[in-house]
Amino acid sequence: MMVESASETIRSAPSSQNGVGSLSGQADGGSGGGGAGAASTAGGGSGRDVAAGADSNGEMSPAELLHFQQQQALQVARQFLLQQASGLSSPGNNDSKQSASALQVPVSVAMMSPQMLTPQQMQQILSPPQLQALLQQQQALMIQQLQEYYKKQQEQLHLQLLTQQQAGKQQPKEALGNKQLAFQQQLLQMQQLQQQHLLNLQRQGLVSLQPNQASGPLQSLPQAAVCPTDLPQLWKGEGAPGQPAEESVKQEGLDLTGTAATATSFTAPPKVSPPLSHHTLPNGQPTVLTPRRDSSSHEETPSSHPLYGHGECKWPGCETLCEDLGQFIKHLNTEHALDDRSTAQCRVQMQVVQQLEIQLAKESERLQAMMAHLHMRPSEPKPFSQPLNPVPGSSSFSKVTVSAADSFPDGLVHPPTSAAAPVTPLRPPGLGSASLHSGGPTRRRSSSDKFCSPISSELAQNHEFYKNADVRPPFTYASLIRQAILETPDRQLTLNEIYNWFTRMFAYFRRNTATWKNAVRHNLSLHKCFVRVENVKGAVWTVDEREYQKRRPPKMTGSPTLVKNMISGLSYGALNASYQAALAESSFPLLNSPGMLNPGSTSSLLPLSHEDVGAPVELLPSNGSSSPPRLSPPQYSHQVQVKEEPAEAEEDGRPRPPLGPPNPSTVGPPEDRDLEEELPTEELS
DNA sequence: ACCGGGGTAAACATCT
DNA sequence: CAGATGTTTACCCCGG
Repeated sequence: MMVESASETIRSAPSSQNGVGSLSGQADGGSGGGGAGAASTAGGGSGRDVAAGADSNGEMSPAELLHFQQQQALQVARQFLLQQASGLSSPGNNDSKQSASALQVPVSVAMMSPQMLTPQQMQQILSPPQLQALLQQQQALMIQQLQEYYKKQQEQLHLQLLTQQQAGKQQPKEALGNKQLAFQQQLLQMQQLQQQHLLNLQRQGLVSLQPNQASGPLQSLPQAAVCPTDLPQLWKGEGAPGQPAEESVKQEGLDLTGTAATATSFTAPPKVSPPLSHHTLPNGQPTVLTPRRDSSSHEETPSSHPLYGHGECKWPGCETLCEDLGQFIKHLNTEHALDDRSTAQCRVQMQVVQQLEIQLAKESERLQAMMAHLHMRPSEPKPFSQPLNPVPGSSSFSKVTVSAADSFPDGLVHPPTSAAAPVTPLRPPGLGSASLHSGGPTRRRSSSDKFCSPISSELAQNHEFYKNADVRPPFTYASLIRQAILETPDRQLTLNEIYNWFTRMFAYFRRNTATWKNAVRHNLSLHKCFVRVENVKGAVWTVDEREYQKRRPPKMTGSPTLVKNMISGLSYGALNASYQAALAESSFPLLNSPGMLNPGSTSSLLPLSHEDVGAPVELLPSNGSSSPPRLSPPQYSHQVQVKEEPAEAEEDGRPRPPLGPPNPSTVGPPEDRDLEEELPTEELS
């Protein structure tokens, strides 16, 4: 106890580094700083750790490498998104946001995690005109950012391509040809993607893109709302004092446009701005006029090379220090030559881009929905109650969207399709549909912890994403553990198996093992919902659904308003999930993803989502009073014993105590009944 | 300001 | 004895 004082410092550090689940938590970004090391290796923060790991290993399997790259890329991406938020919200930075200043916080908040701000709250905070402005701002920003990002990615790819071409001279031509081709295809793909996205936006009325303005759709955007100066902020993180740089813009002469004639537009000078790696620089160029520049601005290096900055190689996962550009080039040619690895890395990068793009689309969609809900937007009352379920993968998603729309009292509907429709096709099968939805659920992260997160559904949807991205899942340890346990046929796992599940399902948990394992154990012991059962082969952990349910409600039960908010706002994801599950249970394309396939998982997943969602909702009516959550027995016992073998059967439901351990859950058979009954129906249907 | 939930750290006890 | 597994306590942070 007292000892604490000493460890205090240590403790504080980790907390920041954890970047924890909620977006808000991560916002602090690199902070970890000093103490980062405290807990364990890797900090959550910078890619440093990752890189370090890679370096030290010298030889890693391709898979690992890929993983590293991906992690890094994702981190970067994440940072990018976060920066958006911080940039917007940071009071210090903006100046030019005329009246906007007041809006900034809300904007960022809304963008990053809508759940943090319920529609009601928004309404309270903002006046209609403000909302309007907000909307515009956001749209403009999103678009700009999206484009910027695209551009960067293109540059990067292009650059790599060029570099490799160079290097390639020394290599066999045949191989080279193919690879280049692959690269080009990637480029093209990306361009198409962005084009598509722009089209979507356009369709949504977000962008008034004119054919000719290709060079700068950005300009055509509602710039009014957004000042050029905003951009720099977006890109610069904490901001260091400006750096000169950016002159070199376009030096490379990459002409993405050339290749991408079709696409969009980014004629613009390809400036240099590689991956938005760690906090970038800030160059405070107030004068900057074009968004583009801004982006470039954040990359300081004068001599610049998109992949070179801060004296180090910016190739994903590399970070090798290079004295000067020359050395860097050399390094680039040697270390990042055209080979499978590089190609794979590029691919990863592509995915990152896609993810971001999706995320962006989702956010904008959500915004629209929010606006629509608030009547802020005249929105086209297109009756789109008709579920479009063309694509298997998207079907579930579309349903979600639809239901969301439906849920809006006013009946206003937003163009949900925007994101979903167009993007979907592009996505890679496996990852695609799944991550696609990520947008929805993902956002919910912060809230998901609080309210019952439809973890199963979200997990199902983003399974691939979490599996490969070093992103902390937005679920609590308890919910994850439960998920892990419920996913198994017999609903029980040993500690070690739980660990394995974590590492298998989440890239994030492949690091800092000591930390999260401790957390897992801590949670297992702490929560009554986890019951330890002695087994032949040792002890296994099971979940007591009743107990689990008990602990969630509290939050919801609280105030009616809260609940309401949830429904209107949150329902977006949560409720939808339930609808989705209910409606499309049978078809859960998402489950196709490799990882989730086991029979058990499927069964549990559906139910779970129900439950997660269901619990809260139901509570509303049932227990108006706040306190005892337990009063309201969650009807959905999702997990329900999916057919377990009688022998051990006890799992969750009632008969849990197989081997003798006392089952705390003795609570009541009657309840169990409910649970059971519900389940079967669902499943069977 | 208070409270509760979640995360992390760490000490300690047991078991293997 | 070391390491894995459990339990418990303390503290921090965040949001209501």
